Amino acid sequence: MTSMAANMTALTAPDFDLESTLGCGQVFHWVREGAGWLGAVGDAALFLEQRDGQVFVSAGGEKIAARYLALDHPLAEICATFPDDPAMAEAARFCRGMRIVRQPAWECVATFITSSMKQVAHIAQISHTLRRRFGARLEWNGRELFAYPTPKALAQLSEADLRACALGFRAKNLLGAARMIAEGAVDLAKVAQLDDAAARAALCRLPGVGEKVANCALLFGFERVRAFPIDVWIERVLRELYFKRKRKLTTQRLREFSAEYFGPYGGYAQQYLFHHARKTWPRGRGKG
DNA sequence: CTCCAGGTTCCGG
DNA sequence: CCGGAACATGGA
Repeated sequence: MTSMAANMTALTAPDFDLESTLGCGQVFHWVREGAGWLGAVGDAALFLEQRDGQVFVSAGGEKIAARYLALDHPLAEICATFPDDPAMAEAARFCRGMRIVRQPAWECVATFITSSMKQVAHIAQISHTLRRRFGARLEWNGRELFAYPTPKALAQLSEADLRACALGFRAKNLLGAARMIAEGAVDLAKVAQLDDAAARAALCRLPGVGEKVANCALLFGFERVRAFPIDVWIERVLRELYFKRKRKLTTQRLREFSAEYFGPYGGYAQQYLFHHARKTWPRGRGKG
């Protein structure tokens, strides 16, 4: 079957790369379908495909896709703000066209709560299990897919229900977060109105959300393109590329450096460095 | 079998 | 503020 049979429309998408945008580890539930990708944005099922320099989307999803994929981000301007160093330049070249998407806030926060000490493949697996068991059923062209479960849907479950989805110790955190949001103890719509620091503090009130997960949520779910999550990969990158033979280097110092050095689009710089390192560095480099 | 994964939290210096 | 340890699960 060709994708044209599914009634697709083209988007205006210059300087855009779908493959790296969906596959760089900022979002985990998209699955390859034919020559494209099938996934959900909130409760909207979307099929996306890039060929001949154009991006096609299943009919009806044009506006949602354009916003989600951040096709309005001025990528050339963004890259021009990156610090002028060899490592950054190489990552930017490697990630040409990759964009930071605009994920629905809750599923972004929730997904990263389940991400701690998990490989990307596991995070995806957990997302799919949660969606299939507790999310709304969606459909595209005869294919079944699922929306991420709402806070309310998760809040009424037991910790055992979530542990049965291979969440391990993250079950308690996801459940606690879902309940706080379902009860209104934390209001993500209000968080979106706060400045970066206040929004980060508000997110950190949720169980299982610390500095790193909060920054991922801010970057991928709240359009805070300056947020700079520091995970094991980025820590390796920073130590290796910017602090080569520095013996003592506290996490505090790394935070200060990255917040300052990478500028107003630090989140973009971070994701480019992350993706490049993950795809080109041997596993475990820089650990000893 | 051992090691480690897009961390957070708690606890003693 | 800093370093350690516990916390679950599965793939390499």
